[in-house]
Amino acid sequence: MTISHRQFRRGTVVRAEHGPLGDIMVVTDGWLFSSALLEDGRRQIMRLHFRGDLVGLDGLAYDRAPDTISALTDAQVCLIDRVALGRMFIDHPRLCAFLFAIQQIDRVVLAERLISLGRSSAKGRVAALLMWIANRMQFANIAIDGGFVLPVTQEEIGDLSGLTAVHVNRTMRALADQGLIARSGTTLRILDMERLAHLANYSERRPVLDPVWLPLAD
Amino acid sequence: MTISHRQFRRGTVVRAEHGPLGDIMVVTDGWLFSSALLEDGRRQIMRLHFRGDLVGLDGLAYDRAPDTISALTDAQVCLIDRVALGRMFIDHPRLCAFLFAIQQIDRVVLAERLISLGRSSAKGRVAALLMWIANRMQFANIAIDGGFVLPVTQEEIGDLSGLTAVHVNRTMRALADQGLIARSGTTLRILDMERLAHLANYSERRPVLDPVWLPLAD
DNA sequence: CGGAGCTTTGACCGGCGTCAATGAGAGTGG
DNA sequence: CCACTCTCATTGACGCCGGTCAAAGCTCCG
Repeated sequence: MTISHRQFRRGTVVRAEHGPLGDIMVVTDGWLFSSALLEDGRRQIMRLHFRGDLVGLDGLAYDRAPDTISALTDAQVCLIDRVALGRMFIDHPRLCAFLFAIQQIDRVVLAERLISLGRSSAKGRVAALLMWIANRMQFANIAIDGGFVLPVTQEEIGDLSGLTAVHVNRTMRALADQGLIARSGTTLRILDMERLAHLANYSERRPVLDPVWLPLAD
Repeated sequence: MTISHRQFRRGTVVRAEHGPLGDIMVVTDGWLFSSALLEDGRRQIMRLHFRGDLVGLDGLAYDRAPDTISALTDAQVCLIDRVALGRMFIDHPRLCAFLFAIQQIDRVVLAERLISLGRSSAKGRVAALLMWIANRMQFANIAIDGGFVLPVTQEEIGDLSGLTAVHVNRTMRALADQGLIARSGTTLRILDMERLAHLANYSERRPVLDPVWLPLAD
C-alpha cells in the first residue's frame, strides 16, 4: 500500500455534500469537520475530526457524500486505498474488529452530542463542546491545564452547538463571569473542570478497545 | 450458534445506562429505543430500533452501557452470542464488511437527527421525525398511504425531538391545520409528503450496500 | 363508576434569535 | 509608519418560539 498525503488550507472543502465520495483518510495534522448546510443558509457541524481520526468511512455505504467535510485549520491527511481497506477485512480480522469497535465509540460520541442539542441550555451546550474538545486534546497528550488554543471562531462554536454566534458570545462571557473558563484571544483555559462537566451533563465513558469477544485467529 | 429469543413488555428496560452491557440483539418484533436521562429528570431519546435492527453493538467498545435501551412497544429480540459474532469476523469477512457498512448508515442517520435538533424549528423537528419513521415503515414493506399506527406518545415524540410534550401537541396540531398530516387516535396519515419533507429539510440518501471495495474472498 | 394515562388548551414568561452598531486585531500596500 | 480592509468579537434593544404551570377532556380498562 503506497502512502500518499494531501494538504488542505483552513476553510477548504475536502469533500462536498451530494458530490463524489472522495477518499477515506486519516487526519495526520490539524482539524477537519463534517457539516451540512440548510437551505436557509444555516449550518450545522456534526463532528470534529482530530489527528488520528479516520474520516470518510461513510463512503463505504453511499454513492454520494452524505455531508461536507472541510478543513477547520490547515490540515494534512493520509489517503487510504479503499481496496486495501477491503483486503484488510480479509487478511486482518482482529484489526477489522478493532475498527468496528472504534465505530461504536464514534457513534456514542455523536449520541452524546445529540443529547446535548436536544436537552441542554446554551450554557450546557457550550460547556459540553468545550469538555469534548478538551478531552480529545488530552487524549492526544496535549497539556490543557495552562490553557490551550481554540482554533474555532464563535460562529463555528455556534454551528457546532446549534446556537447563533451572538448568543455563543454571550454564553461564553457568562461562563467566564462565573469563573468556569478564562479567555484571552484564541486561548482558552478551563478554570473549573468539575463545574463545567456538571453543566455539560458530562459523564465519563470508558472505552475498552480490547476485543475479548474475538476468538484468537491464525 | 443456538438462537434464543426474549420478550419485553412495553415500557420495560432492556438494558440500563451505566449498568452491565447485556447482549447484542436483533429486533425481531416491535420497537425499542435508546435514551439517556439527565439529572433534572428530562430525557432524550437518541435512536429508535425497528424490526431487523442490530442493537447493543456499543457493548463491543465499552464495559458499561453508554445508554438505556427500552421497549417502546411490546417487543421480541433474538440474542446474538458475542463470541459467535467474533468468529464471524474471521470466517465471513464479506458479512463483516456488510455490517461495517450498515454501521455507517446508522451513523449518518444519527447525524441527520443531530442537524434536526441543532437547526430546525419545532415543526421541522417533528416533520423530520415523522419522515424518518414513515421511511422505516416503508422500508419494512408496511403501506403508509392509508395511514398507519404511531405507537408513540406525544411525550415520547418530545423526547425524540428535544421538545416538551405540550409543544409537540401544539406543533402536530399546526401540521394538521396546514393539511400536512391527519390524526385520529394513534393513527397518523401523511397527506402531503412533499411539503412535509421540505419542512423536515429531508434529503434522500441512497445507501449502497454492495461492498465493491471488498476483494472477492475465498 | 372510578382511576390511570394520554391529549388538548390557555395564560404567562424567559431564553435565545434577530438586527444593528461598534470595537479590536491582523494583514496589506503605499 | 500609517491608512485601509477584512475578519472576528462584543454589546444593546427588541421580539418570538417554545417552556412552564395548570386545568380540563378523552379513552380505555378494571
